[in-house]
Amino acid sequence: MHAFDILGEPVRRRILELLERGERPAGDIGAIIQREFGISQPAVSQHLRVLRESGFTTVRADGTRRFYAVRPALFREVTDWVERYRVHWEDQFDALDGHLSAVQGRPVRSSRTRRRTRRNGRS
Amino acid sequence: MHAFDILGEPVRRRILELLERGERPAGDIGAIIQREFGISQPAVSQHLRVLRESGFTTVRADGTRRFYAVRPALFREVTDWVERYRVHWEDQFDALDGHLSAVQGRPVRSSRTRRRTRRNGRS
DNA sequence: GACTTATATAAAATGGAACTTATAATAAGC
DNA sequence: GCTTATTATAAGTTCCATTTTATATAAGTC
Repeated sequence: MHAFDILGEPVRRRILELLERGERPAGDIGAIIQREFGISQPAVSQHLRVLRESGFTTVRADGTRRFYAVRPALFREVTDWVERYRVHWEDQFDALDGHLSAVQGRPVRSSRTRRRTRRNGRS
Repeated sequence: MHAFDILGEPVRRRILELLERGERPAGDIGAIIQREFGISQPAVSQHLRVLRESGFTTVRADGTRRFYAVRPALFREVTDWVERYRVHWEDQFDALDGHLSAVQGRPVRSSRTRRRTRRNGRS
């Protein structure tokens, strides 16, 4: 599975967000995801499996608990791909911005538009 | 559709790669994609539609030709998301690298591993 | 105006990921 | 040892994006 296929899934992206600050037991993740997306425990467990098997996360066992944590390595594939375009297209974007501000006299991209579209469940 | 859903598709990623150097007519794109992925012309055309309607590309008509070009704006959503993690996790990664090189006496991450897994067609 | 080229749209088929229900596995608590 | 808690796996179903086949549109060519 390509890295993008892993991230091209709202639930999995959310799980990775939850792990941003550090490791968490599967139960914690499950509770949050189930509440937010309205899916069952096995469903979450299966997403965790995908993340685990694809190498996006590691797992540490402690008793019956499984602590999941992000493994940054695989993100390289994504960041590299994106970075290639960012550098390339940023120029065009800035050029367009410059053009617009020159024409309209407004400031150059003071704040970026961050849109976080969270769809509920199924894609 | 979230930006990641657009990029979470090998054909569409490839199309965007083909547009990296500048605009191209739908036919050119179609020929290459059909050869590489073994899918039909309408299939390609529908991917182009997704890219068009999601705002990832623009189209310019010239006769019967349709010239597609990348529109960088939407990439912000992806780069922002990724960037957040990159900055955060790069530290951990570098720390690990530093540790390893300290232990083994090898240079610190001289070249990044770029793996480009291209699967053929269906996921 | 018939013919070809270039591209898109419609409708139906298909394939597979993601979900559910049910159950197993494993450890901890009593 | 039985029960409870935590998590994973199995099997079956559903859903929807992707694909195909078929056709439409629209512009060049002769």
